[in-house]
Amino acid sequence: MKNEISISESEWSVMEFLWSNPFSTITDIRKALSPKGWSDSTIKTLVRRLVSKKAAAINDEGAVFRYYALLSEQECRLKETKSFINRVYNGSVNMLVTNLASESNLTEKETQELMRLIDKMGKE
Amino acid sequence: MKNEISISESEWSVMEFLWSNPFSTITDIRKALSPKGWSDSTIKTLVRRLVSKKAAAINDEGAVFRYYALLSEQECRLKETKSFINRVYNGSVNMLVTNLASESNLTEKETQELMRLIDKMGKE
DNA sequence: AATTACAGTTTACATATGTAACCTTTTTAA
DNA sequence: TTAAAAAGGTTACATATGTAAACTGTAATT
Repeated sequence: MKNEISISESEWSVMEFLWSNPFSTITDIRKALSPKGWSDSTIKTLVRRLVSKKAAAINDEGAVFRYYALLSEQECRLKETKSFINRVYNGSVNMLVTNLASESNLTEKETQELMRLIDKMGKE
Repeated sequence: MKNEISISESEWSVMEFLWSNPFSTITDIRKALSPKGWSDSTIKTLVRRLVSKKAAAINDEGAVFRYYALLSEQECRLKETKSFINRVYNGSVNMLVTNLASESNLTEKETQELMRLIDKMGKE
C-alpha cells in the first residue's frame, strides 16, 4: 500500500542526472551518461521506465520532451538506505556504522566516541 | 573477474540462518523461515540457488544434506555495503553517515563531532 | 531536396528474482 | 505395514532488469 517505487541501479544514473539537471532532454541525458557506454535505446528505455513507475515525468510544453524527477534525491536515498539496512543489517543503523568504523583507521578512543554518538542517534 | 556473487533479498534470509546455524537441514531452514510464509518449494529453490552461485554448500556425509554458508557474513555485508554506497551515495561513506545523522536527534555539536570522526574515517 | 540525426514508440531477448508445483524416493509416524 | 511427511530433483511462470534493435516521424544539415 506504499509508494513501492524501486529504482534499479541503471535507473539511478538517470535519476541522478535529472536531480542535478531538471528539465533535460533525451539528448542531454544521453550526453551526460555517455561514459556508461549505453546505446541510445537503452537510455530511452531507462527514462521510459522511470516515467512509467512515476519516478520521473515529462514536460511537453516545448518542441521536445523534457524530463524531470518526481521523487526527490533525499527521499529516494532514505528509502534505499532503509531497505538496505533492513536487508543487510537487520534494520540496525548501529551495526552498519560499527561495521564501517571497523573498516576505518580510527583510534580505539575515536571508535568509542563514534559508537557513543551512534548510540545517541537513537532509534536503535 | 571478481567473485560477482550477488545474494538477493530472499536469499539473504536463508544465508542469515545458515550463518547462525551452520550445517542445517532443509527442515531446519524451513522451520526457521516459516514466518516468511514461503512454501517448501520456495525454500528449496533459494537454497539451491545459493549453492549454485557458490554462496553455500552441501555436506552430504549423513543421511540428509546439511547446508552451510561458503561466504562469511562479514564479507557479504561489506560487499553489499560497498555496492550500496556506490549506487546511492556516489561511493561516499561520508555522505551516507551525514544523511543518517541528519535523520537523528544529535545536537549541533555532536553532529559536528560525528562529522569529524567520519572525515577521519578516511577513504572518503 | 536529400541525408542525417534525433525523438518518441514498440518490440525483443537474456538473466535475475520471487514464488511455487510436480515427481520420485525415502523416512517416519499411526 | 500403510499413509503421511519430507528430501531431493526438475520444471514453471510472472515480473524486474540490463541492454538494445526497429520503426515512424520530424528537424537540422548539406
